[in-house]
Amino acid sequence: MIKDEQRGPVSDARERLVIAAYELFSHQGIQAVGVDAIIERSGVARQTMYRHFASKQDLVLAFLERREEVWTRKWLETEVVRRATDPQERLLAVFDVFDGWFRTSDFEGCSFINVMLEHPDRAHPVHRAAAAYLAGIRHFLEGLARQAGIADAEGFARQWHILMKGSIVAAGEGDQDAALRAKKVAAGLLEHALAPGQTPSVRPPTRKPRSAKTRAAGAAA
Amino acid sequence: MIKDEQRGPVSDARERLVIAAYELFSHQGIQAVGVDAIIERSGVARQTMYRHFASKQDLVLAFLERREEVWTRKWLETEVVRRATDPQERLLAVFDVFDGWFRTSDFEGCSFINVMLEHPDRAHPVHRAAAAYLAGIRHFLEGLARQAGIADAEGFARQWHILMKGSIVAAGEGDQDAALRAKKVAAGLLEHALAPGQTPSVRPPTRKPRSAKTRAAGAAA
DNA sequence: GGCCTATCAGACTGATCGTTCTCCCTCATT
DNA sequence: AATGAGGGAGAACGATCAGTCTGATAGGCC
Repeated sequence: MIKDEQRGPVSDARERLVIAAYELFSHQGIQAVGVDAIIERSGVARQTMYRHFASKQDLVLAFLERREEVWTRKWLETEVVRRATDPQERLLAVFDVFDGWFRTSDFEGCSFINVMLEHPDRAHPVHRAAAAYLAGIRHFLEGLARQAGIADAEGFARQWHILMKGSIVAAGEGDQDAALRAKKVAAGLLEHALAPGQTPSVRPPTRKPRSAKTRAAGAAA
Repeated sequence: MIKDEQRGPVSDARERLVIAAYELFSHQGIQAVGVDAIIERSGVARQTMYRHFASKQDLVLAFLERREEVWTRKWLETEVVRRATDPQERLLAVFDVFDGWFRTSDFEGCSFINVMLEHPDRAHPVHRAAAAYLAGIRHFLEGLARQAGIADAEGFARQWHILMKGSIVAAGEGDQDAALRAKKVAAGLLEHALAPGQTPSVRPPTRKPRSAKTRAAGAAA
């Protein structure tokens, strides 16, 4: 019965389970969704589910993995890369993509944030997985920052990610313009990170620190 | 028995219930805490709890109310006001207060964010209450922004709040330096909002140079 | 004293939780 | 024809959930 699709050796039942889990978990959270709801929506037998996933937690981990494939890779990163070619513009495009997302009627928020906050215990496998997928998003940002010639790419990516996460929470509150607000802040941050100006920890990538004047002049703040 | 009704101790049992709910809900979330746990920790009889709170949801609403009293008012706002007198410095002091918070061993995150994301339904009373308390924090920021002479105080407060919420989520991921990272971005935002520079919508109307020199020298670190 | 009210202690409800178990059906391979 | 694996349907497990009901105790007030 496992005729499956060409190279995806996934059984039909398993795929239906993951799809059902995705739709339910992403919109309602983990604790609010029982296995009965997943079984009903997937149309799969109870025992079949436990043949593919040893526990509900295993299904949650599979959901997070799918979320990264679908949301992070196939949607966010693909859309950002498609909208611009310049790394700086790609960084800013993140908030344009978010803007459309925030205005969808069934806005579900970031599952990695939701699930991570739902499992506060830092040692919990689900918390660790969600945090790891968030770090994956950060690494994408870090790559763009490095391409843009930003010196402290990691620190910059963490700041950029803070703006992204903050805007997502604001959107959850109901502020549909949260992405535009965050984008304005981000634009200032980007400009500041690329300019040889005020903060001494940030400097232009391929420039000799020869002109100490300009740095000293802007450092006083 | 209820001699109170004027000021403090409403009821000893009720107070113990709210305290127990505060400690459990703030660290573990709503769904993860059953009424049995609250009853056990408070040392109150089951029926006594249902005499003071008609349902668990009522207890959750009481918890959120207490959270605003204790966390927002008595801690965050008080600490911010205590650390600086200049409105600009007070805005930045938010992140200094957060910095200490993020480094506590039992960091519990923002209950308003946690609870709001745990109840995605925007019509749910608990979601609405949590969002309302978040708006309360924003109004505090808006007041400071207005005192600082920022033209679009509301938009500025929303941007500031995005940075705060983003840093809280980052701290939940384990980044203990999240407050410092957000503060740097915030400093740039504040500078930009006060300067008559690029954005024409921003202007410094009623600037109050209350010995800003001596303070600005030691504050920006 | 009697009355009222708050509290305590604990059994109990019906529903739901995640999980296990049993039985039957289908179908490709032997 | 026999085999075995994958799946479907559903009962049943023990635990926990939020919430109800009963009965006893204690103290303030008339």
